[in-house]
Formats: sequence, C-alpha cells, structure tokens
Amino acid sequence: MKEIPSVYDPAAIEKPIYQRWLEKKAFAAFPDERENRYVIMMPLPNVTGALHMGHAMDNVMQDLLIRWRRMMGDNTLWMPGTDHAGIATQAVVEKRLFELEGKTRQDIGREALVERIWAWKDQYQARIIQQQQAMGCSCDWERQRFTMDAVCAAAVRETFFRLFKDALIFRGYRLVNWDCKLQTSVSDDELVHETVAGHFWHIKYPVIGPKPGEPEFVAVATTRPETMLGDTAVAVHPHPETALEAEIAKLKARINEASSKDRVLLAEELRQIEERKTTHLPLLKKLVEMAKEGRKVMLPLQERPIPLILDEWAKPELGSGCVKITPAHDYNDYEVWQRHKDEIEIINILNPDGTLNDNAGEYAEEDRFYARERVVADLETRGLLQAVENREIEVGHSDRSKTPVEPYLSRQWFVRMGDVEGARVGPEGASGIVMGRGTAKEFRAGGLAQAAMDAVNPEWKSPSGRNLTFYPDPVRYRNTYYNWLAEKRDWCISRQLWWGHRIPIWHGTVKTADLPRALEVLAGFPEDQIWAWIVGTEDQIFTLGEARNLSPAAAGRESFEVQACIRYEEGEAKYAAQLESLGLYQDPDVLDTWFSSAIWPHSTLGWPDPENAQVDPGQSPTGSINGKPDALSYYYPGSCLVTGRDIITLWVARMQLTGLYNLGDVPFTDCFIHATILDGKGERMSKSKGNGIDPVDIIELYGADALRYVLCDMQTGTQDIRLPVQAISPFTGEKVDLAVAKHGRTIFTYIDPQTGEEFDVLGTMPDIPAAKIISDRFEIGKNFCNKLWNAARFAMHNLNQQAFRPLTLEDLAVEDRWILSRLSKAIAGVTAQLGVYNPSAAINAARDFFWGEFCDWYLEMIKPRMSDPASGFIARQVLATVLDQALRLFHPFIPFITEAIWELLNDRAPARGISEALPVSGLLILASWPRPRSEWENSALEGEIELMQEVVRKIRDVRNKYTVPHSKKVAVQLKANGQDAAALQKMIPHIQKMAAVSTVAISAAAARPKLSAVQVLGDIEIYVEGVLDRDKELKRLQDQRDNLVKGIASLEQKLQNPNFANRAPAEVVESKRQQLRDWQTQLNLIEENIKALD
RNA sequence: GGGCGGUUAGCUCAGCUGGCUAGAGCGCUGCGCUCACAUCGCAGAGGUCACAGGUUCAAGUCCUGUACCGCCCA
Repeated sequence: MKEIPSVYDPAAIEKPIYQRWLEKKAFAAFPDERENRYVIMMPLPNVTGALHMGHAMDNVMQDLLIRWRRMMGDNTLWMPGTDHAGIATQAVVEKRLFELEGKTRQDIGREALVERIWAWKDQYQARIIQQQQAMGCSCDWERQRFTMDAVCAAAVRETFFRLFKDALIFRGYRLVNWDCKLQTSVSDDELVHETVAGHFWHIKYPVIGPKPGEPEFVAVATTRPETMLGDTAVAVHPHPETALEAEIAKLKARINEASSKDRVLLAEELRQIEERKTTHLPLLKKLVEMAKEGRKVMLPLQERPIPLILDEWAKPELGSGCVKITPAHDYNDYEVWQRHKDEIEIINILNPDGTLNDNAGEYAEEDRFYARERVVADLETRGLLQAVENREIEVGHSDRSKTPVEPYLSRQWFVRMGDVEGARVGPEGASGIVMGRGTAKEFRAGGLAQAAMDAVNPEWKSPSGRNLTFYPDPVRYRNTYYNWLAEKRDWCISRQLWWGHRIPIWHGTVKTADLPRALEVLAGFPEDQIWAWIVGTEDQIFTLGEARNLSPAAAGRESFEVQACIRYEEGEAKYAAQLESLGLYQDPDVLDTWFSSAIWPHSTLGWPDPENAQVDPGQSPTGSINGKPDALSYYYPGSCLVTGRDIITLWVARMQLTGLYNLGDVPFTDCFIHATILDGKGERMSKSKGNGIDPVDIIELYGADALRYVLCDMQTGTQDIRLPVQAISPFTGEKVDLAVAKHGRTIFTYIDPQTGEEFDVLGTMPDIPAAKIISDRFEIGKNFCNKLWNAARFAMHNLNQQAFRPLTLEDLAVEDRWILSRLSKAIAGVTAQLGVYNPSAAINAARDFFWGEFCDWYLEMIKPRMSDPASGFIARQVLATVLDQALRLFHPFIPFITEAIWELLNDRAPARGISEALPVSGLLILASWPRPRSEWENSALEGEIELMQEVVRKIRDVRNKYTVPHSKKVAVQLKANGQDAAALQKMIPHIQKMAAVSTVAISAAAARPKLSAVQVLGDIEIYVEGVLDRDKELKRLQDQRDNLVKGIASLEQKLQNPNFANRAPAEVVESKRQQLRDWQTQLNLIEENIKALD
C-alpha cells in the first residue's frame, strides 16, 4: 500500500484526474435510447479576455448540475464554446494595434485586421479552455463551437434569410447610438450612463423682423451647444396656459400626499411655477401666435432662418419654455421632426468619426468637443450667450471605447420586434408571424417579442408543452424579462465593424426606369436561394411580382432600393457578380454579436441541417450515427440555462425568440439565475476595475475543489455576494486587504502597509510590481477538502480488502444503524436542495452530515472496533459503504478529490454495501447518484444517539469549565429513569469514549456525590465526580437558573393570556405548555443542587 | 424620474407558508499536538434581527412609511 500523505495536495492529483476523464470520454454526449436527457448550453464567454470569478461561478454551477444529472442517469450534454464578441474583441485588438504599432485599422485594412483578430481569438480561446478545464468543467469538448465557425455561420445565414423573407428584417434610416471612436452603432445594452459635471448653456436666437410687442430673441438651453448648428426649428407648447395649469394641479396633488418634509420643497417648486404665469406665460402665448403666423428665428452662426413650431415636447414649466429642435442629433427632437416632417428639415452635422461635416459650415472638420468650445465662444462674442449653469448631466458612454456616444442618423438593419398586422408573406390577410415554419411544431404568434413574452407565461405552452421558468425566484426575474420585451423595440443588428458575420445582403438604388430589367434578372434566380425585396420607403416594400404591377402612385418614385439576400455562402460565387452588375453591392456591415448568440442553443447542434453540418476535424458529428437520432432532434429543446441576471434581457429573451421562430420551441425550460460576485466594498467584480480574481490563481493557492466548494457555498439565492479580496504583496508575500489598504498614485495601485511600497493590481503599470488578487474565503474549501482527505485516510488505514458479506440491520451496532439513518436523510436533503437550485443548502447538508456526524461522532465511535477481531469487519463494511455514498454525494461539488479517494476506496474495499454489494464503477464521475433508503431510517434510534450526544456535551462542558485535561478520566453518575435510562445504558461505551469517562453509573436513585459538579439535562442529572470548586459551581448554576427563570416568566405570561389559548392552534399551545413543564423541572433540579451546595 | 432588491453576531451569509430563549462558517477567547486531520479537536463569548408606526394571541418573518446601499430601465 502506498503511503497517503496527511495533507491533501490538490496540485498533485487534479491534472491526471482530468486527463483520465478525458481519456475515458466521460464528458462525451451521444444520442441514444434514453428518454431522460439533460442539456446545458454554456453561456459562451467572450474571447476578449480571460475568465474571472463571475465566469467561475457560472461554470461551476453548470458543472454541478451536469455532473449531478449525469450520475442520475440522464443523457447529458454540456455544450461549451466561445463568442466572437464583435465590438469588444475588435476594440481590444485595435487598441493594441495602436499602442504597439501606432497603426489604425484603416492603415492595415479589413483583411489584415480580421486576421489579427483571429490570432487573438485563438490565443484567448485556448486560455479560456485551460481555465475551464482547471476548474474541472465536464463539458463535451468534442462538440465545442465558436460563434464564427462553419456550423454557426450556416445557422446565422439561414436565420437571417428566413427573417428577411418574412419581412422581419428591414433596413431603416433612424437615429442610433453612435460610437465615434470605433465608428459603429452600438445597442442600448452597450451603453453605460455616467453622471458627469457639465454645463447648461442658455442661448438667444434673434427673431426675424420682430413687430412691436414681440420679443427680439427667443431663449433656448442645451447641454450640447454644438448641436445648435443642426437646429431646424424652435418649438413652443401649443397650449402653454393649459399645460402650465395641468402641471400646477399635478404638483398640488403631490403636495397633498407628501410627507411634511417633502411638502416644503414641493411648495417652493409650486411657487416658482405659479410665478411663471406672470413671468413667462405672456411671452409664450405671443410665441404661439407667431408660430401660427409661420414666423421664423435666425439660427446664429449658421445664419439660417428656422421656423417656430408648435409641439408639446416644449415644456412651459421648464427653462424659457422654448426648446431648440435638432432632429438628427437628439432622440426626442427626432420624434418632434416625425410629427412635423412637412414643416421642418432634418440636418446631420456629424461625420462618423465625431468631427463635424460640411453642414456645420465654418466648423466643418472640427472635432465635436472642440467645436463646442468655439460655438460657445462665438455666441458669447455676439452677445447671444445668455447664461451658463453648472449642471450634472447623464452622458451615455460606449462600454467598449469608453467615449461619449452620439445620437446619429444612419441607415441600419433592424429586426422587427413588434406585432405584425397583415403578414407580408403567407396567407393573404393573416396577422402575426409563423413560428417554427415547416416543423411539426409550427404555430403563429403576434410578433417576435410577443412570442418570447408568451414563453414565460406559466399558462402558455409550446406545441411540445414547454415554457420557461426562472429559478430560484420565478416571479422576480420573469418580470425583468417581461418588462424589457414589452417595449417591443426593434433590434438594431448592423454594426459598422469588420469582425463578425457579414450581412448577406446585396443592395443598391435602381432608377425606376431600370427596374424592369432588374426584376427580370432577379426573377431568374431560384427563390429558395435568393430572396429580394423592392423597397420604396421603410413600410412600402414589394415582392418581385408586386413590383412588376406597381400602382401608378408607387411607380411615380424616381428610384427604388433593391435588397437581395443570398441564402447560402456557396451562392455568393454564383450570384454576387450578377447582382453587382445591377449596381448592387454587398453591405459592408456585420451583424450584432447577439444575433449569433441568440441562436446558440440550436446553431451548435447543426441546425438547420445536422446531417450535413461542417464540424471541425476531430469533432463529434451532429448527424445521425448508427441509426441513433441526430444531435439536434435529440438535444433540442434543452434543459437549463445558467447565467447572471445582467444577461436576462440581452440574451435569454433573444434565445427564446429565435428558438421559437426557427424551431417552434423554447431552447430551455429552466433559467437558473445565480448570484453576482462583488468585492469587499460591494462593487461588481471585474478585471478592468482591478478587483477581479483569476480563478486559476485561486486554484493554484487552494485547489480547484476549494474554489468550487466555496462558490457552491456562496450560492444561496440572494442577488449579490460579497467576496472580500486581498492582494498578495509582491514585496512581502503577505495578504493585503484591499478594502482598507491605501491607494497609491492611481486607483489601481495600493500601498503595502508593511513596506510602504506601491504595487499594482491590474498588472499594466510597467514600473510598478504587480500583485495577484485572491480571497482568503477559499480557505474554507481547502479546509473541508483536507478534512475529507483525512477521514478517507483513516478509512484507508483500516480497510483491508476484506470480502463482502451481506448484512442485515440486526447485525449492525447501534452507531452503524445511526449513521446509515443519517446518511439516508442527508442524501434526500442534498438531492432535494439541488432540485430547487439551492447549491449552498445542498453542500451544507452534505457537509453537516460528513463533518458533524460522520467524522465527529461515527469515526470516533468505531475506532475501538477497528482492532476488534469479532466486530471489526462489520464496522469496516459500514465505513466503506458510508464513505462510498458520501463520495458520490460530494462528487458534483468537488469532483477531483472525490475521484481521487474513489480510486483508493476501490483498491481497499472493492466490494462494499450492506445487504448487497453496491454497483461500483471504475470512475466516480460515471457512478450512480445515491438514493435515500427508507429501510435505513430510524428516528427513534437517532433520538437515543442525540440524547447520548447531549450527555457527552454536558460532561465535556464540565471538563472544560474545570479545565480537566483530556488525559484525566472522570467518573460519572447519571440520574435517569425509564426510557432514557435504558437508552443511555446502551450508550455507556460511547459516553466513556467520547467524553473521556472512566465509569458511568446509571440509576433512578443516584445521589450527588460529594465533590462533584452537576449538569441538568431535562429531567436527567449528570454528576461529574472529582471536580468541584464551590464558588465556580454556584456561579455556573445560578447563571443557568437566571436564564431559565427569564424564559419561564415569558412563557407563563404568554400562556396566561386567554387570547393565546383561544386563538393559537392547539398544537402550538400544547408545545408551549410542554416546554414550560420541561423548564420548570430543570429549574427545580438546578435549585435543589444550588441548595445542596450550601 | 420609474421599477426591482438588500439592510440579521466583528466578517460573509441562512432563517420556507408568522410560534425563536434567532442559526452556520470564518474571526475572537479558553483548553488541548487523544495513534485520520493543529488546514485539527473540545468548550465558550458575541445579536433590543437598519429605524418608526401598524396588523396579530404572537412579527426577524406580513403591511405602511423613513434612512442608507445596490441593480435595472428612462
């Protein structure tokens, strides 16, 4: 037998064990006959950078569930993969390119940039996989996907084609969030709102030709003065008096409901608004009249006359009551423009790079922030700057470039989220859209967003009877999801990037005169290869057939836009040239990353054509093998998505709607939302903040199982978890608590409290030593592993490959039956907690059993039997059995150490069990999940052991109070009768062993020996002989008495309350009465003993 | 501005449908290297459950409000 070290060394076993799992293909998933299947699609990490603790939580939760369900006998698939993360990755690579080589993407060109990004992706994908493997993730690596590989790309194209053909993808001219640095549109989700110190500039616009009694100027205010160059109107409320009165009424109503403190503030606000009736209202009324006359003001600097218009966007209660209208650069103004399209212009003054364009007149080519300063200065020179206020303003920043985002008018592709009335394609006059077209699950939904909203309605069922439920709190996150989708906002899917899926559309403007020829060419293409729309305006689109027979009104246009989508990549070679000969060109943009991740649950399985999907060399095919089902039909719909709550709207909702659209079914039925990890200051953990922990650093320091143990322990179901972090000082190697350490010259550097030297937590400062970030919370996990290791070590020292013998419960010692009873209940508890997505409760149930009962009591109780030839083999067989079951129970949480011990156990006790030998597999990962055994459970016996444990604790307490060394055994007398006496009689050897007692005498008539301390346990008295310090004993007993007297008093008061007896449930009243009797008994005994001391 | 959530021992968190002299782990104190484990064992101290009202026989648990913290949306 090889020596087992007394300290668990994770580094020595983790890698070989992971290798063994891989060699035995323990993670591989193949469709088979099993009905029960369990599928998790990994939330694909970005290839932008390495994983941090948030990812570790996400991965560990998934591995926990997958390993558990695998042991339960399900056919499990955990699909891993990575996301190309368009904007994020391109931004990182571009930034590096500039920092290292001083070049921009334009300098090296599209092809070269994309090549570099692929290289970056390869590097980080490898790093991510290495991290996940270090954590023990048991995903099927032979099916791993990347959102830009051939399998996923085919699915992206197909989805795009279908949506386009259903007129659910369209090209619109709209305001989008524009990132001037990266020069692309960004979605709302990619914005971070920051409050910054800014100004509110009040500007005067001269009225053209003011008549007597009319104002010479109109005042407007803005936080972005340069946008005035693009102003096309000044708006005033059409009914300023009514609006003002309505505001006053609203305020008065609020005052009535407000608390006294708020009332003062609101009253002041009311006074100011009422004052406006005299200060502002007459002027506003005048302006309304002027607007009706079609009067104009002169836009300064541009010297452009712009109209006064009437619109409710102008708020009479705010500022001057007038508002400048810049339709091309403000979302609200854009809406105003839509209401006044006939009266006012829309002027874009911005270039894609954030400089101003020719429409900005003499400010053209200037950066927008520089232009802002000049505009302000020039207005001031002309005396048109009325006032400047300091004000905090909310500015949307691009999450990727960290630069302020500008609203920017541009042509973009959108997915139509709203309900569709009168389907564009399909039965004449039908409303809504077809979901799962061509599948057995086809059904109709109002629109894409509506379909996804239906999916979380508990009443709704997909054609296969499924829907989506959030865990662990079904209601809370359903609302988050629902509220976001309910806005049904169209989804902007085009990005002006080079990294991503190119939009498979050729489009261009065709003169109406040339349309017939174009239609002829397009009609020559097979409809299932190319689909084209002839577009007049956004909501005026025609099929080829319709375009041939246009109404005169529609045909009166000068030109049309022709949009053609090529369905298959191979089709490009065949058709692109012909399309280009019509003057069409391929859209240069790529798709939003979320477009490819939205279809992840089915694209990865080979949709739309699993038989012919092009998987990478060495990967498992998605098609049918040996007559078994293909991966798509077997593994879709899946089971559970595990993710953080920040991703519910971005991703969960989109996966639902594409799954329903493409396949007519939800991609998964459960969504497990796990906690977000914060640092000790309550800030969200992230690499860029310098508080991020690399899971591999934790693994190196504490082991993978320790990491996993603590993550499971932390996952309690609340929303956030604080994980105080420390840095390892590069100077002393000591831990430095970052919550209290002083910062150095930046927020990413800290001062070592011992040496006073500065270190860096980001690892980006060239001249300052970097420190690793860790958290000593993981010691808990390390300690547990060591405990498990040593309990196993004890077992291994004693197990001796003895032959299995069938045992009945009657053969077993009382402690054997007790531990089996506790084991059965622990198995039931752990299983139940996993079933309701409560990993913390699950692992603690397992821990309490293993540490608190098995190690602390059972192992101690059987030690004497280990050397006993008569009963030893029974104890060893029970020991091996319990350890076997415990290893299975712990395996999903801490797979490495349990697998390592499993191997040892298979060696020392290959045959184990109670009534029959348990089926034993070579690898624990493939073993079956333990099941509770009702025949083992024995509550009466558990009660007897509990009584013994309490007696032992009472004796230990006395020993501790009187500092009796463990080596000095004490004699004990127990005054007890009836069942208690009988039970304790059986426990005498255990009491002797566990409390270091020489002799135990049990009698109903025992009297306290002189020189003995007393403990009262219910109506049992325990006399510990040979120890007595009269004062100490008196104090101890008096404390106990005082405590009891207090408790009894409050109980009596409760019981004397007639309402309690009348209204409380009978069993509650009875239990309180019983408690009172018990306490009174104890009190009497204690008081007697106090008297006896005198 | 709208919505959601949190505030329980020094720290990190449990506490389900109201019945609790309020629990766990870590930390702390005392004792102990007892032949699996000092990454351990035994025992102990430590909380007016953020605050103020209310409902109830009974409130950490339900309701209302206040304060502070966090998240999402606009």
